[in-house]
Parts: sequence; C-alpha cells; structure tokens
Amino acid sequence: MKAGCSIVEKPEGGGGYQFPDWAYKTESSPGSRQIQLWHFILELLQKEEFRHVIAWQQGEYGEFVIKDPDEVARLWGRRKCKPQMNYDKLSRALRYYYNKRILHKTKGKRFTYKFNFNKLVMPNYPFINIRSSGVVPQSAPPVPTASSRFHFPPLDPHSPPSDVQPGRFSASSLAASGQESSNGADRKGELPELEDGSAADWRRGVDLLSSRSSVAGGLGHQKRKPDIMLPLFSRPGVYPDPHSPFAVSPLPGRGGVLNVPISPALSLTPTIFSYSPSPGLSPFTGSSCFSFNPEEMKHYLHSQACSVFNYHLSPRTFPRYPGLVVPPLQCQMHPEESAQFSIKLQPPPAGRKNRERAESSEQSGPATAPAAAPVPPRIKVEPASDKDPESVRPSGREEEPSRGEGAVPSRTTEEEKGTVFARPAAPVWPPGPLSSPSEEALEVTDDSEDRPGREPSAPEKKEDALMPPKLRLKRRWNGAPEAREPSKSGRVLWSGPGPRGLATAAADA
DNA sequence: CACGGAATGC
DNA sequence: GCATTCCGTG
Repeated sequence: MKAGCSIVEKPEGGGGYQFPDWAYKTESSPGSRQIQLWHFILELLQKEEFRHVIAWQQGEYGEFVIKDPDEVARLWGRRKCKPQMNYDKLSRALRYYYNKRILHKTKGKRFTYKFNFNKLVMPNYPFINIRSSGVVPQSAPPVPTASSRFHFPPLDPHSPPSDVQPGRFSASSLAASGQESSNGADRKGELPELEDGSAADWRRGVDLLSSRSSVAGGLGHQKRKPDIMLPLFSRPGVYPDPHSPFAVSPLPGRGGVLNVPISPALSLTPTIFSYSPSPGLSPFTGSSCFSFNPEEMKHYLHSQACSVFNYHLSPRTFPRYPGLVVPPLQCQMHPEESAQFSIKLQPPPAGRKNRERAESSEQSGPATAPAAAPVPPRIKVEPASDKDPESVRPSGREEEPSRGEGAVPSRTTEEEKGTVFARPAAPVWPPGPLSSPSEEALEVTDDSEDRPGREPSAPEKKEDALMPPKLRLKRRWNGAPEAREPSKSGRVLWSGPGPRGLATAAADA
C-alpha cells in the first residue's frame, strides 16, 4: 500500500478494531481499499477537534458545513498523502458523490453539503420505514424491551431466512420504505442509468449481508434483497450530537420501525458484520435468533460500540443486551492526525498530459492544526501502519476549544466508551433540541406512529417494496432545502414497494 | 463558488 | 471504482 503513507488502511482484524472495518474495507469501498472521502468526512465530523473545521449544521439533518475548506482539504490530503490536495479537488470528489447519492449540495450555502442518509439506507434496507422515524438515523425508536424481544437478526448464514424471519420484522412492518420516493417530482427524468452505480453500491451492503448469511448457502443467486435484519435497540437514550445524523432523535417514542444502522456507512456495510468474518465468530452464525454465544456477542457488541462511538451513532444503534457488558476495546481512531508523520509527498502528479508544473508546496501542512499534536505514543508507524490512523491517540488533542463542551472529555478511554452510550459526547451545539429529523419524521409518521417502535408494527406493508432503485436514481433532490422530504408533502412514498423486499428476500433465499 | 467532463492514476 | 487533477462554464 502506499507505504509511505501509512495511515490508514484497515486495521487488522485481529487485534482491535480501530475503526470499524467497514470504514476501510473493501466492502465499503469496493475497489479501493483506501478510505473514502465520505468516510473521512464522517470521521472529522465525529470529532470535536475538528469542529472548527467542519461540523454538522444545525438544523438540518445530515447537513454539514465545511468551515475551513482549506483545512479540510489539507487533512484529506494528508490522509491520502496528497499534499497537493485543495478544496477544489476535494470538492470535485464530493461532487462525484452527488450521483451516487451519498451527498448532495445544500444550495445556497457555501461549503455546505448534506449526507443523504435517507437514500443511503433505503436501498439497503428497504424495509425500513422511514417515515416513522424519520428516516434514517434516527430510525429507531427505542424499544424498551428490546431485549426481551431481541431478535437478532438473522443474518445468519444458513439459517434459512425464511425461517427466521418471520418474527422479526415483518415485512409488513417495514414496509414503508419509501419515502423517497417518488414523487413524481422527484424523479426527474434524468436518470438514465440510474442505478447502476449508485444503487449498486448501496446494495452492496446488502449483498454483503446476504452473502454473509448465505455464504454457503444459498447463494446461488444473489438476491439483492436484503434479508438482514437489524437488531433492535432498546434504549433511546442519549446521543451525542444532536445535529449529527447519527444522533437519535430525542423522541423516543416514535416509532420507528426498526432501527437501522444508520450511518451511511453503516448502511453500506453494517457494522454488524464488520467485525469479523470468521464464521465462527459471527454472532449470528448458526445460531438461531436467540441463541448466541456470549463471546461472540461481545465481540459483536464491541464492534457495534466502536461504530457507535466512532461515528457518534446513536446509542440506539447499539443493541443492548442486558447484562452484557462490553469490554472496552480500542476503538478509537482518529482521522488525521496520524498522518502526521509520515506524510510523504508525492511528486506532483504529473498527471495530466502536459503538466509539469511543480508546485511547490510545502509539504503539507505541517501544522496547522492538529498536527502538532503530541504525537502519541503508539501511533502507527509504518509497520503498524495499518492500524490506524490516528489510532490511538490518547486523548489528547484537541484543537478545538470549543466552547463548553469541554466537559466532555471525549473519547479517551474505554470508559468513555461506555460513556458514550450513556452519555455521549457533548454536543456543542446548544440546543437544538430537536433535530430536524425528528421533526420531519414526525410529521410524516403516520402509520408508524407506533410508539415504541418496537418491532415492526407497521401494519401496512406496502408491497412493492423496493423500488428498483434503479428507477429512481439520479434524481436530484437538492434544490429546495426541504425538498428532501417528499414524503410529507407529496407523500407518496412509495406506496408500493415495501415489504416486499424482505419478504421476498426471504423467499428468495 | 459550484458544476461536471475528461484524462489519468492507483 | 474512486479518486485526483485540470479545466471550461455558469
């Protein structure tokens, strides 16, 4: 790998997880094993240290503002060992996400982009009812008793999906997936190809799941439909940054149907699976829904924890099992920083045909921000390289004074992790108590109002389920700020498709 | 600033 | 595939 740059690459699996595998893995980034820009952005967003550089925009769910474009570019360049990186280039990369629907631009606001969680998730989890909970992230309503009901997903391999599934979320419940949908408006006709790319990508996560589950089994054909289930999470709780898309909506009661993992990243590759491939380890493996090996579970939980932690996912994302304690692993990673050391400049790409300009460049930045940080002890060095980027940075760092949040120590030790769940980092943001998401969601809700969301209660199932994403694809939903909620207004949400995904999936299997 | 095509690299 | 790098156009 790029040796020189040590940085990131994926952590090894064995040891600890520095970051969720999926963040670096192939799965999440198919062709390339390197970290992807959106992962990186999420990393930065999750860290308080970078709040002054990039932060969630309050008010809009999933929206973030690059406060210091140059800095972000530098950090990115550092991470990728591209000293020549600048905002212009970085932004080009971000623009490529538009078609993939990972991001979209918030028009009118400079340096402001928005993650498209909704869409992200949808494809993967068509069964999720967005409306109720508000899309994505917050998706899940806390199910209080989750534990009791805990059904784990079934991801399992052999188990026939069919067998298992029924209980969990019925398709019906999930059904509604579609907010996105379609309103006619939405889809402009532009999308010709649609999906290919994008949908496919998202789908990938599903596939993974599937594959995992079926690995041996059935895979003959792949079904795209996800048959996975996500665990329900019980506690509503708290969450760190309200603005974070990962944050859960404060309102517990609403029902979401299921919780889905939310981050886009997650959606791509659910954390669940990330932790270890080995079949044996898989928590779900073999076991039926309820049975599982504690060890494995721990492992799983850990992973989840890490994910939660790393991305500030809502605790909801973390399934809670009674009694289970998650041991701290090292989950931390830090984006940037690590790079500090090894940055190697790469020669100016001579890239384009005739270009030979050499820019001077300093090598990247030295310091600007974080860099100076005390270098942590363990950071990765070459050998370790893979491990983490910033791995371990102890706690230190910070650059960001930010106001009050000082209180929160922020990650650091394990304990904190625990804390995270309990009380995540403090958001700096004041009040914004409600996140928009919820609001949005609320409105829509309708059927799902079910409060506790627990399982899928949704009665309705729209059957059609997933729309072929292909169809929809490229629409640009940007434009109006609120456009994103078509459902509400237009409401249509796809009536059609819903549950089918699951159901079918099962069936397929 | 933002967008997106094109060429290129990995 | 996913950027990175340029660049012309709004």
